[in-house]
Amino acid sequence: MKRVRPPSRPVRDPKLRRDSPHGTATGAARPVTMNDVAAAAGVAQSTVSRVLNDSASSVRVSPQTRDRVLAVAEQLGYRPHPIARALRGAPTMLLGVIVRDINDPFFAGAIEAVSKEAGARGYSVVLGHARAAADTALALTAVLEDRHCDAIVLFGDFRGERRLLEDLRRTEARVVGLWHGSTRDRPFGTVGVDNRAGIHDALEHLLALGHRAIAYVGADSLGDMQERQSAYAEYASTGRLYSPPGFVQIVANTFAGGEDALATLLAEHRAPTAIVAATDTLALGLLHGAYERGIAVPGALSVAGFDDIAMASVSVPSLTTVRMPIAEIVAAGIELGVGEESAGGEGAPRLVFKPTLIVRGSTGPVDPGAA
Amino acid sequence: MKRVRPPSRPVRDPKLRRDSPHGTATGAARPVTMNDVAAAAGVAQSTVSRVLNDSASSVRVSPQTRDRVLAVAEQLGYRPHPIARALRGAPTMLLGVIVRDINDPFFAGAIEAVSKEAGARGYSVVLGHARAAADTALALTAVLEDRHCDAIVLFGDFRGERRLLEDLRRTEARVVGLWHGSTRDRPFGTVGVDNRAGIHDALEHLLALGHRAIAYVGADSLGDMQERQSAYAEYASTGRLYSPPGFVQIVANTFAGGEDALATLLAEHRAPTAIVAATDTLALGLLHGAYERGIAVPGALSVAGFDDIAMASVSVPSLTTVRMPIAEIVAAGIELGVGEESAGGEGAPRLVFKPTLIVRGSTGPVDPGAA
DNA sequence: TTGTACGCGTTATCAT
DNA sequence: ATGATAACGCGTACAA
Repeated sequence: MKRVRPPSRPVRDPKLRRDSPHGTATGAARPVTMNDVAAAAGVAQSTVSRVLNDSASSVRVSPQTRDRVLAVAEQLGYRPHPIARALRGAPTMLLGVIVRDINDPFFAGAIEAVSKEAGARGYSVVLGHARAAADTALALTAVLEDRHCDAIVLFGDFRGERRLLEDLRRTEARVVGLWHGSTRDRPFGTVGVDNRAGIHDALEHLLALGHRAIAYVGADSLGDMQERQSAYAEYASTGRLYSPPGFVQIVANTFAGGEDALATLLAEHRAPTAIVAATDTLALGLLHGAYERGIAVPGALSVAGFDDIAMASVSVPSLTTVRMPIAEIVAAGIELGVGEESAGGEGAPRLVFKPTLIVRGSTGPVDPGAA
Repeated sequence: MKRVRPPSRPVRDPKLRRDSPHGTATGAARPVTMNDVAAAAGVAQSTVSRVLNDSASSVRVSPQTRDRVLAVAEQLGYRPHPIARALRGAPTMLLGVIVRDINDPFFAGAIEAVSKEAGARGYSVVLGHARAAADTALALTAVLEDRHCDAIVLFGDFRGERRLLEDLRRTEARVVGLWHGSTRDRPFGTVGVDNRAGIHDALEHLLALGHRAIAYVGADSLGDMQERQSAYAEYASTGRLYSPPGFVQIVANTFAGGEDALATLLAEHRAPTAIVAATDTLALGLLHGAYERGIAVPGALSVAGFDDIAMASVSVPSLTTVRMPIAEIVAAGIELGVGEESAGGEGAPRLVFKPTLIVRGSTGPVDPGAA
């Protein structure tokens, strides 16, 4: 094997830097590197690195040079370069978040929660938007550059996730799925909510108020939506509900979708006296539709939602809904993603949190006059 | 100067990589580098680089090796490493977004817009949350690692921005301010909305409906809020409005803030027949408060908002409000941040977009019975 | 105690 | 047409 010969002469970079850093530099100058600090302090760059990363490691650097380096670094305004550190294998402190539908008010709240929790851990959030329209083949890199991120959190499951899951499997980042339902076929850890319990709570509440003709309005989606729908279907099959086929309306998870569903339900031979919506977005659409049609809520129609988005407490009337411990769910997800204990060994964890029914003004006793 | 001697013996990295990449690798293996491709293709790594970056440059590579390298890269599943590229000076394709208050529903919509527009340009969005509580000294690095980002967009102006602006001045990333009002003291380009025109449109609308006792509910914030408030104050000073001092309520920009303001206004000697709110968030709080008190809207009280958030069209009643061209504003901001033409030379640009009044159900003629 | 050298994965500039 | 090599900024094993 031929040995590589050393350079016959010192090769100097021909393109000079525009500005040599000077202490009182104002304006945008070339960023100060460890080399600059080393040169100014009269030490080697490695010494600067040692001083600046003295975190409880060896105190094997003399106090004098130590102080000098620190002073120079301070004066020059040195800041470590995260890109260079990342290239060396350090964490980027970037948490990728892929949101199914960023239009969804619920996910807006979840983004807020993840931003706060990530910030508390020193992480920034990189937002990737998997628009629902991309139901064909959703490439990960089209959504998010995964190699920037230490971990990736999925908010909701996706229509075209076949391709996405494939790509995700190849990524180095740890992957966590939030609000992916209770499906066990995920190759990564998930954190979710007990959808069945939430729907049961809402239905029991309405039953206790005297309702029997209770309809369900859901969205055509995966995981959570299907679980909520089947939870309703279970109840309907017990006979405690009056629930003809038309009482299950599947629409787009938007305000307009809720209004559409209401229109259809009102056309039923016998209209429901109460509606359980799979999301607050749908429920708010129902409330608006009822208002437009002059239907009193909760006088003539009771409406219950799911999610307890911020708007639920201030709608007219305020919305009875199922609250999830969003902050806890998000915190658990982030812990799975960037926490200390690796999820090695045992299968991917499945965390399920319990929801709570929040009774507000949109549900009330069945109207005797309408019976 | 003493010449650096070449290493007397080839120094090999003692820590072996856990896995040598093989073509059909499944699971998470070591990422494939250009070196791997080069070795597998029997060429130099620099050749691989040339082939993979052939973008309209020199076709000085033979078609045969070219095809071979491409085939090997494809087979090995090579993907360029963005961190390494960034270290070489390539753009990170990361757009930093610092949001004043992520709880604000308006900014939730703006984040949606920026995510879409950034995605269309191939950029991902890094979210930094400048919680409003940090009114002391807000360090940039505590919010966002700016050296990851090619540009930084500020959503709204901040309480403790003194420190932040200082840090921002030192960053290499281009900085753009969105919704910073029309203040001319920003050291960076800004894109905003004509707040005065918006308030004037709303007030003219209410005046045309016969209202004269029109109150203003705003938030204690900077730029935009102050402009909206002073636009109202101008109108009040003309005498066309009945506007005693108590008719200007400054509260927190939350639903609860709106409810508080309503309570105060109702305690006035002569209550207003209409209210202009500085944000839809406040307006929705007003609507809810009115509902709770049994005040008919718009029968006994008209309410107009500002922003046209998604909820505005589905509230009860739907909200008359001032719509901003959010998508255009965000697009202009991103263009300023990562667009081709540098903003060099002339002073930082100040773009101001015109808003549009959207008349919905929350405003109506003044109630003759209440006069 | 401190300095030298290497490599992380690229791109660009030399050489051949 | 292609290989060798120097950075980019940092952390670290090794030598002095």
